[in-house]
Amino acid sequence: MKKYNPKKIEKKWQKYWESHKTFQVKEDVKKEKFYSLIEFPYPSGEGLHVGHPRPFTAMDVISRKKRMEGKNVLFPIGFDSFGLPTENYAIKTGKAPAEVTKKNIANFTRQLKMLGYSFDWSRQVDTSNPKYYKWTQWLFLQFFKHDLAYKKNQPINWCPKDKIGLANEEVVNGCCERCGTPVEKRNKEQWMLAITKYADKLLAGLQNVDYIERARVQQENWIGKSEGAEIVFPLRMIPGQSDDKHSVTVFTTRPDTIFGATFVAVSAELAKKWVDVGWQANEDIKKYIEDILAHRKSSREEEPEKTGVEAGIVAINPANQKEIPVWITNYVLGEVGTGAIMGVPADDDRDKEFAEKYNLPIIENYTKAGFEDHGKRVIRYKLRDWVFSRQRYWGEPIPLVNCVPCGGWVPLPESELPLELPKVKKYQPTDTGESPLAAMEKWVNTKCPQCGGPAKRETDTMPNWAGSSWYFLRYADAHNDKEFASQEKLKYWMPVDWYNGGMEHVVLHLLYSRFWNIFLHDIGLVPVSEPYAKRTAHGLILAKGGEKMSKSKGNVVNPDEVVAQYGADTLRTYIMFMGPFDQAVEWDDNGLVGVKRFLDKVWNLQEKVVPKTELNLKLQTSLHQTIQKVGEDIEGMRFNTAISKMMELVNEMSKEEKLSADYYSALLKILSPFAPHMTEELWGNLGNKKTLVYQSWPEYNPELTKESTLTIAIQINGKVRDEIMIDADTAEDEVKKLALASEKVQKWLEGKEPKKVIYVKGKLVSIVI
RNA sequence: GCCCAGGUGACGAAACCGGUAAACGUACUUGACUUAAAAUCAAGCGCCGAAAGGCAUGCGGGUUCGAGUCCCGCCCUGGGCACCA
Repeated sequence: MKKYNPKKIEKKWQKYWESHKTFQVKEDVKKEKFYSLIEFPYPSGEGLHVGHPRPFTAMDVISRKKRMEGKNVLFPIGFDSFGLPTENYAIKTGKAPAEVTKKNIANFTRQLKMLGYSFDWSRQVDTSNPKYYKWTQWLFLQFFKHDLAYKKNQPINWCPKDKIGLANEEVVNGCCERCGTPVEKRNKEQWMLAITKYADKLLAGLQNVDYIERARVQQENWIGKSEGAEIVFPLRMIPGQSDDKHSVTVFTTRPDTIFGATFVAVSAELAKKWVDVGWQANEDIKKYIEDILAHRKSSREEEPEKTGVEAGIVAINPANQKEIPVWITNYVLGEVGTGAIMGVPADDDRDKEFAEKYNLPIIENYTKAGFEDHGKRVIRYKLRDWVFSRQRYWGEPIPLVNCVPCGGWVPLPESELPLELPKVKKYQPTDTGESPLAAMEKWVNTKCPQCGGPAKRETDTMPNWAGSSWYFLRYADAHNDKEFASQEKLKYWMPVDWYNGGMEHVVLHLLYSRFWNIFLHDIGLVPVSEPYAKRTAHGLILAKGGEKMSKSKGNVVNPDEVVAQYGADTLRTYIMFMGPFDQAVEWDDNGLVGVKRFLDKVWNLQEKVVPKTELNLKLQTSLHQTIQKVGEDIEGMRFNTAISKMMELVNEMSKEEKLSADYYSALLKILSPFAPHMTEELWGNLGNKKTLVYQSWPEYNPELTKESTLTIAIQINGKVRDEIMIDADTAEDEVKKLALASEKVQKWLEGKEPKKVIYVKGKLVSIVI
């Protein structure tokens, strides 16, 4: 027998699968489809690190099992290749991003093939390829034509380091999500996608899909629906003078507390508006307003102490006509709700803190009101429209031109798509906030496709979220140059049956791509409303010491090295064995050893294989238990326990002199999703001519998973004192009798009668003294 | 502050409905094989104790014949949201 040599075997089978097109799928209405999806990687210059294979291997295991269960499995791969790191690299080195991307994709492809993933490579997509982004542009124009894309001058989040505008979703604690630099507010014209118009659909759709709860909750929080009332408080701008012109509208989720309101608090932003339309505030108040507004812009890290000034305005509580003062405060925010609240110190901690500081009255006991009487019921969302333009080079050009005679923005006709990125000399973005494309006069100045007159191109590009917002649709029909994907193929493959990805993409990518899909469904271009039937998430693989792996810390484990030393099958199986799939785990080189030993044992077992052995009842039970557990555990993503059960089985098999070929075959089948190369080789060694990939998944017999002899523990007052062996079908009375007869039990009883004897079937006897 | 995970040997972890806590793997100890090492195989491996036995799943209570698992009150770690009215 040859020694297990992963290097040779793995290359051999990778070639076999490629030349036999083993994993290429075609639409086949006679077969039930299964669409499994991973988040396609960004092809960075560093290549794969050992964290990537966790989700990839998991979905590969699932895909391989589904194939063996007879499903027509689509398991595609592609590259999300637009993005800042490549552009920054281009700025540093002067190399064209398209060339760098090509090189990086080649390296990623090599590494992914090295790991033996069962991707259908024929459907590979690349978001920075004009053949792909032609359709990203085309889809953007659908938003534009349905008035869901609009340009707006507004303060945006500006990262001074990356020199780029950010979507709200990309700002974390007031800092750039990517580089951690505090963001500034800048006024800029930006393309926006009106995702807020889909807030209710995005929220409602979550009820019809099977998402891991953390993901669902995070999406719900982000959409942030709150139901409440808008209540109008009439104002007297000058106390004592009647005034029927002025009022302030407050938003509250607790309109029932209106009788407890002792003041009205307004934001500095709203107060500023009042000043702008002629409110005669004194200088101190004006200065206070300016101070708050200036301070808001700069720091956001800590919650400042609550401050306020009395405005000298009286508000009238519409519920009881009581006069209460109006305060201008820093703890009410202009962009939230109506920018004004009613202060109810008895029911709101923040109002209470404020009232105590400024000695405002607190009404402890008051009648809770009915809400219909005092306000208009409204529903608010935290969700804001999506800032969809970036002032950078390496992204999809926005296919619009500005034509003054035609009255503004004119879309390019489909025949002019793709609007390709021109080659530029300098990739450096500018401090003025314009993309490098703006400097290319030849490209910028063009003809209006509508009137033929001179017009200017949009020079901003799309955010890196654009391409990933619909890639799962393209996989259904990756090479179609007439449509983004044919209806027929979308109907066959959609929705994605199982999508696994990182928690970090749950608010951004998942929300955006659901938005695109729901919109496309609404206009009749996609057959299903929700793109993903099921969404799971993996935990991170951390470096030793619990830190994230990063190039700068020098703690990145490269899969190339692991594969060179142990082979891909060992790496795959170890990554699945490390710990619970949804939790973070620390990488440990030592752990690879145990898995390698396990695979060696499986390899060595082939020596013991004979066509048929006598029935070995114990081994039969173990085999059926293992088949059951591995199948169930894969479905539940409990890969670690699936593997440990197979280890137990293999340990048992290793103790036998001879091993029946059908037992060994069953083992190879259930192990094959984890260690596909080695099991293919062993399967061939058994004399089989066809690939293991499409062999049927073994079935277990529930009757045969039951043990014939059981060990029963005997507890006395809750403590285990003895155990007895019984036949599985022993009657309850008999078991109790046997238990009481035990020598140790007799000793503990000291001749007394037990108060109570409880038998838990197949587990234990509990005796109470 | 609110929401969601989680806390178990030296380490990664199991224990699915309340039923023998620590399966599986690593590390370690001893032995076999070997001139030797590696590899492999065998035995051991929570803590205290000579043993009988006692103590053990972050801490303190409770329910139960029986609690890692359920209930009450805390502490710690990770993630999300956050003056959101």
